[in-house]
Amino acid sequence: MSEQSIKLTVDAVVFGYESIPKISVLLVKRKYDPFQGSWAIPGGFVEDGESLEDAVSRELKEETGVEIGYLEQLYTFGNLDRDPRERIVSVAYFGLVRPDTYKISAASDAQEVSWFDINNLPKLAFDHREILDTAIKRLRAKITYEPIGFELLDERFPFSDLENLYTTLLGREIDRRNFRKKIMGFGMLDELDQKVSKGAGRPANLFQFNKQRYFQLKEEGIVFEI
Amino acid sequence: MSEQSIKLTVDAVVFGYESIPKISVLLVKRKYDPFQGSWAIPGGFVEDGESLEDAVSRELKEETGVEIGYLEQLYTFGNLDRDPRERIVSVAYFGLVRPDTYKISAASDAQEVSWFDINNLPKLAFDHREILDTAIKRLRAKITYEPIGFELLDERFPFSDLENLYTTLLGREIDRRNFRKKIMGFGMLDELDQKVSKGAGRPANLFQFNKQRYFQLKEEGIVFEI
DNA sequence: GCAAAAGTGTTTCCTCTACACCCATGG
DNA sequence: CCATGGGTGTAGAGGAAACACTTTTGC
Repeated sequence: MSEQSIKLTVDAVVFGYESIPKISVLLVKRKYDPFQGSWAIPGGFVEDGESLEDAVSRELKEETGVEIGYLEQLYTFGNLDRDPRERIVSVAYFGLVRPDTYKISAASDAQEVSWFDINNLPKLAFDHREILDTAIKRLRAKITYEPIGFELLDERFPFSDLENLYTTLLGREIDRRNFRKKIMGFGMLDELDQKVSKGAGRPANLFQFNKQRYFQLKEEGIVFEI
Repeated sequence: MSEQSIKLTVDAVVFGYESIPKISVLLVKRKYDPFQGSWAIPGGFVEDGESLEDAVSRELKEETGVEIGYLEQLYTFGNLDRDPRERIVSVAYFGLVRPDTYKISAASDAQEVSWFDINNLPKLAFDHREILDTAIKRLRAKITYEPIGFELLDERFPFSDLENLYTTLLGREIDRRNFRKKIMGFGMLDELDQKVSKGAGRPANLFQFNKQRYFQLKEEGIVFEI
């Protein structure tokens, strides 16, 4: 059991959604070497007295100003050569934020912060492209069996937002009627007595995800599945 | 960016299957403090110059003599108080071995090695119970959407072995005819011209998982699903 | 009144499920 | 010949997929 000199970092792949529609990811431009000036996933060293989750939240807040809504562990990357200087193992997380949390501001080790469309990414530092690809794969898979899509929408949203989100993420057309039937069939969306107009066309009713009801249904054995 | 004194370990939850039938997990009895004499998941410190996967394989070999067939990363456990002495973050893996790899032998930091039925576990050291529970959950979930069950069976096996494995893992009866229809429908099992007799009853035909064919089918978009 | 988006039911198809009897061998 | 486990087909139900027109608003 010799002395170890492996360092531990956390990184956070944070996704957002705009009804352009596009899925975007939060990146920071590195202020220091290595990869100075490159875009990278926000993250940093874990401090001795903090949990991994605390470290992720802290780094995110420090570097981007974003406070995360949904966060889960993604994968741990530990290749020998992933950092050119020294041995660094990184625990990557993946997070989702609502559009109204889009107040980003660079600070700390970051020179600049920005959202990038996941279909139009810059070259990334370290093995961050691999991390990001892993996260995208996970996101695409996960929205089909857990209702995490709502974490990307406003608290109250027109049904078409949800539909567009799924169309964008799954990369294929969805039958509007069947989709609505299926989602409403789960009984975890509350239809509100509010309408919203998007400029043109008939105003849409607003919906709200009822998380409590979802957990209740889950206990009863109902399985979310798209 | 202050100096870190977090240590990194890897742990391996290794499952086996006997046609008793039961699912068993490989545990070691600890030779040293803390938790001396307690049963624990095999694992240990990652060395500076080795990858996480290499570390797991090495530790497993050293402590139990087992060479792993299937291995995947499970989750990284980083709670502040998971080790009473110091801050240790552990990357847990989960592995499957075939019955014929059941030659276990204690060595290194282990006093003793043994297989335990997952329904009859001893008290475990550290947070290993939590790690094990996470692994069991993953195993149960994963056999329903990826053909990893074969990694627990002999290279050639009678169909009833597969059926029993699924019955045991899913904890419910399976219709024999429907199950066979579904599995054979995927076209990734080769039926051999060999029969095996289990003492009583009609001898069973042997089958073999065709991994190459599976990857081919996967590329074509066929989805394994039980 | 027209352009734009929202809302809504029915039929068809196919997959999942339920279900029971004969077969091959060992003792 | 009997006990034991292996092997097989079909019918009915239920969920998934296909499909188009009406409604409400802004301009």
